[in-house]
Amino acid sequence: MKTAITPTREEDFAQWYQNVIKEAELAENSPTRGCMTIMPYGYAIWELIQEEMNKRIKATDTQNTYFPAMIPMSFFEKEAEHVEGFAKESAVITHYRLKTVDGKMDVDPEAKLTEPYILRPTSETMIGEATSRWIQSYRDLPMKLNQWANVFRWEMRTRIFLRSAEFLWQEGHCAFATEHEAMANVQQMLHVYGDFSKEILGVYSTLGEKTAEERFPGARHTFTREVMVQDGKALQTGTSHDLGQTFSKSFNIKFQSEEGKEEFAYTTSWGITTRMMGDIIAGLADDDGLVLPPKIAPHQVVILPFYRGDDRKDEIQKACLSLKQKLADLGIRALVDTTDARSSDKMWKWVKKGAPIRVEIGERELDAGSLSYVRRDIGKESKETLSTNDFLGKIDSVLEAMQTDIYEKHKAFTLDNTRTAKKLTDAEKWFKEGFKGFVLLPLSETEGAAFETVAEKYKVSRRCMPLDKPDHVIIAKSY
RNA sequence: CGGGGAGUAGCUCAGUCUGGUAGAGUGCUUGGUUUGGGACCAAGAUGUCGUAGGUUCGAAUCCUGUCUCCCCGACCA
Repeated sequence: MKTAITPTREEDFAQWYQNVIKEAELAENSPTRGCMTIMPYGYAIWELIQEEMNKRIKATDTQNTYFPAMIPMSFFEKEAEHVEGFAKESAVITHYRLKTVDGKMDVDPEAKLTEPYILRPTSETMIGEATSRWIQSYRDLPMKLNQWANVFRWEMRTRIFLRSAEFLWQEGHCAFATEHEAMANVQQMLHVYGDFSKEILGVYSTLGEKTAEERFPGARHTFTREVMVQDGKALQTGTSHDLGQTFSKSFNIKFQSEEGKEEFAYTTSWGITTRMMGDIIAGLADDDGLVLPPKIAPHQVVILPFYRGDDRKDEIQKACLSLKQKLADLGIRALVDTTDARSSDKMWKWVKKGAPIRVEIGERELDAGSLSYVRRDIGKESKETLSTNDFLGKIDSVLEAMQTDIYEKHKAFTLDNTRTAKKLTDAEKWFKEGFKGFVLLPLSETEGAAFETVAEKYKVSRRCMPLDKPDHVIIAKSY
């Protein structure tokens, strides 16, 4: 069978992944090393993610802010573990002027900054400095801030959406009076991510805690949302950190308690990134391209007018536009593709772009007052012809069903490719046999040199200790 | 950042070994026939051969530097 994307997932997953992105016009590599240009269709998906996530963040009484992208280098020096974590991938701004020499641009050596700036890899330091001034009393707590921003990490090896030198994210930074409240916030936000994944992204994820070696630099506990993509590798998209008093001590985030005592606050940070686009692509797309869950589809219903010649073109287009309006009245994002292309070309275009529902209206439907529609996740077998009114009556439930079916399918895939091992030797045997997926291994089996040898040999690492199985560790390859 | 591969028309790529002045398929434009899971015919447009330098009468081709991408590692959301 011919697929819209070549090679297929089976043939070459990495190449398939890139072609899906290209064919769906989500993003492209930019001339700037390691950075991507997010194209209109890709950004529209990100905006839907943002919109819904922003709502959920605000529902936790967190306020949005904006801090500078450039961080004074000295800020990083204040937290030893943190610097070490990011030092190797920092982009540094050292000059503030260019000059032209022999027709060529170069930095002006005269214009060297006395203190260089780091392009933020994350904003704990910047926000820590500010909140140390903003927080005086226990009455100022909790202070729950968030920002939507770009961050920079000079990655050695980049992959579009999965790892790029610049990416977009949301970073929440909160301060609390007690350890208990901070921990509750960390847990709450992790579940905000988990629920979002299930309800909006249509992606099954495992929530868990990172082992010590995988923790965020400076954190006491790091919680994560791990997603299995279709080559069996793990994608970490969404983290929530308990920073304890690490940053409050480095940045002097102090408050006076009810008893009049001066105390250090407990801080947290949590974030999701444009890597979530990778969840959708690598996790849900198929050999015909993107498959979008309705809730993050820029166009939930794409209406294609089919006509022979120009005879009834206007009539058919009118019917399409009227349907679009009726869908809009129901709160459904619909698009009529009136572009002057062959119907089959338009059809494949929207298959590759993952539009959830494709509606076709041609002469047959026009005369019958009906329409035909196809679900992207099922394909042409799902094609159904029914009256426009019947369609309008059931479209909500069709989209709802599709949203959950996509999630259930991904969940089944993840569980089918997850095994539980009693002993490290079982895991080793499976990896040796070429097993691709998650192995749940008892925590005790991951301690010691034998584990490191296996991890090294099969390029697997500790992903997390699942919340519902805290005495086990998920072992897998990861991006 | 180490090892490997690649950069030639919008896209996929041939041409490079053996130097002689730019090709195919597809897409695009125009006209016509078509049209419900990837149509066909005809005509047409398209290139600083990634980039900078060097060798040469002459460079896509040889040499050097450099940038970017892909794959496998090490590092990471």
